[in-house]
Amino acid sequence: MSNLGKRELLEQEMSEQEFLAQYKAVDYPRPSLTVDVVVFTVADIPKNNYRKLPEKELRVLLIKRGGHPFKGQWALPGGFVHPSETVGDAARRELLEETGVDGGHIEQLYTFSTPKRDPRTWVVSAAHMSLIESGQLTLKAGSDASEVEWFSVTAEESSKFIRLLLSSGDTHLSATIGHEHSGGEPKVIENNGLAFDHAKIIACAVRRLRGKLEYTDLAFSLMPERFTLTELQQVYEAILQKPLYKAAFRRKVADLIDETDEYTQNAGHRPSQLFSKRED
Amino acid sequence: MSNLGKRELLEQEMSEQEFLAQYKAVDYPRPSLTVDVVVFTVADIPKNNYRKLPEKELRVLLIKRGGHPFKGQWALPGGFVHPSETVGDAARRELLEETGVDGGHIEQLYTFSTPKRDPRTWVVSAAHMSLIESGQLTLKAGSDASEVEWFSVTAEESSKFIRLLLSSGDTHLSATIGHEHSGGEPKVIENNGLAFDHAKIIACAVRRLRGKLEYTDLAFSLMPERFTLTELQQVYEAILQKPLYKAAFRRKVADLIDETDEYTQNAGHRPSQLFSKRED
DNA sequence: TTTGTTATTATCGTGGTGTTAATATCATTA
DNA sequence: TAATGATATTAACACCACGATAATAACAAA
Repeated sequence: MSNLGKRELLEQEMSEQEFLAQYKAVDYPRPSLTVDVVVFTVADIPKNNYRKLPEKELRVLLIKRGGHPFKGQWALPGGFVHPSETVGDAARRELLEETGVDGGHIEQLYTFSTPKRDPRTWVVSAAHMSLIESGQLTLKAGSDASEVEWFSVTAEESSKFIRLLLSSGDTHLSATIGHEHSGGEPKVIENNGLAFDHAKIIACAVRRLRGKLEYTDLAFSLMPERFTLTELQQVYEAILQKPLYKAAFRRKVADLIDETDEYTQNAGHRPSQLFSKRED
Repeated sequence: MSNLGKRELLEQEMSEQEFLAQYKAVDYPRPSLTVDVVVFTVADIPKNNYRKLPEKELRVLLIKRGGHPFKGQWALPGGFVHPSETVGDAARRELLEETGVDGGHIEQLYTFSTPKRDPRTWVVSAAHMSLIESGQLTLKAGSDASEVEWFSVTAEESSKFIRLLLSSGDTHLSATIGHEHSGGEPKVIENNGLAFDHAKIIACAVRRLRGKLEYTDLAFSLMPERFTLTELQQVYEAILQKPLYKAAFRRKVADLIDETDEYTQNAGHRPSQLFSKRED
């Protein structure tokens, strides 16, 4: 940095054009660059119902790894970034390729770069968060249908643990990833048995989602075109993991929504008015 | 992805140990990975004073580029990431190497990856933000003292422009970077003449700083050990670019600070009580 | 002692929020 | 037809945070 080599001396008299023409790839070591995508949705819990209405829960999409390393363990969808795309582009592409999930909100989260986070080689990953509405996803499974699964998330703040509940199809199994057992409370183990540092990434995403929920309109990425205020409130409650007061909640979201002249049908009780996200 | 090659078939029967032993570097193209650091401080404006007290302004640290590309233009401090460190480590190291600035708060901002952002080759940069107190910095200039400079920032929200005012030493020149002219209002040109996409990065940093100022204790990274409430308020006003009400401000920061039994001296008016950041 | 200047705190109105409770509207059933 | 069960919607009220202004305190200098 202090000694000027022959090349640096030459640079002094070159124009930028000339410099770029003679420039060769840098001699610094380069990492592999990947993206990992934390896909969230909020879906109804298939209740073991007495007649209670279905509440909702926050879910994250995972893929079972077919190859080494971490073979057979669950991991976030993701893959290598191409030179012709941004990391955001790569996140969208990988998501579509690996899970069939298209569109929806997607945003960059944080870049994970701990040296040994991938046992193979130097891999840096730009983590992303994606939100999609649970109604319009059909997991058309790029490789194998049984390899892609939704998991219920209940993450405690400021914890390196995430509690993941296997939520497969209609049955709602209670299990810790990689350590399934018969019913009861799930035993939480380090990383939940997730591949790489993906448990840490999910925790980061949950924190971000909770934070932005309160001062953005992020929640509407999880809603259909038309929705009731109760449904909207249930989405907030599922993410924040706490009950909210009806009246206060309605006041708070009042200027984010527009009312329609449609109502729910055949409910056995007073029908709910349908609302839509306010565009402005 | 669908065709299983010989190598993939072999993987099926290998243990993870065996796999890692035979693993060779991936065949995907790899980007160069850099960090760029937006260093903020808040310092007194050397007023052309009638007897007005010095107000404060937000400043960012820039380095004049000695080599191609963007030779002679101003740029953020930064450099290549090593395989043995995280991007955060690299940000701290480069900051110390290039500007002599040590310590202070530092956090990751956003990763910029637009394919042609560097004219040489594929370079992805993890942008960071750093906050330091203006009192304890001595820019001991890694290379050349005149190459490192503080610039006053006044960034309008949601604009791709940043207005930078050259704030050099005692004199407060009014100029747009790369397009200096004699006094008056600075003419704002695209990117302010900054290298690469660094204007965009600075805008991103200012947005983040303003946002987190209101719900974190980030401001104290810009304060000395002991400070008056007026000084603290001036820091907030300089960053948010708007006046705040005294009483309301004091109520808001009341539970972030501890009072001391010290006061300012020889002021010609009622002395101010000194406060410190509350640790808990 | 008066004046100029800044620090600190009191006060008051307003608006948002937590909380409870009343009212509305449907399907179902006696 | 009227009562019941269930959920939706909104009214009402207390309380607290905040915007905004004004009063008081403490120092140096004239």
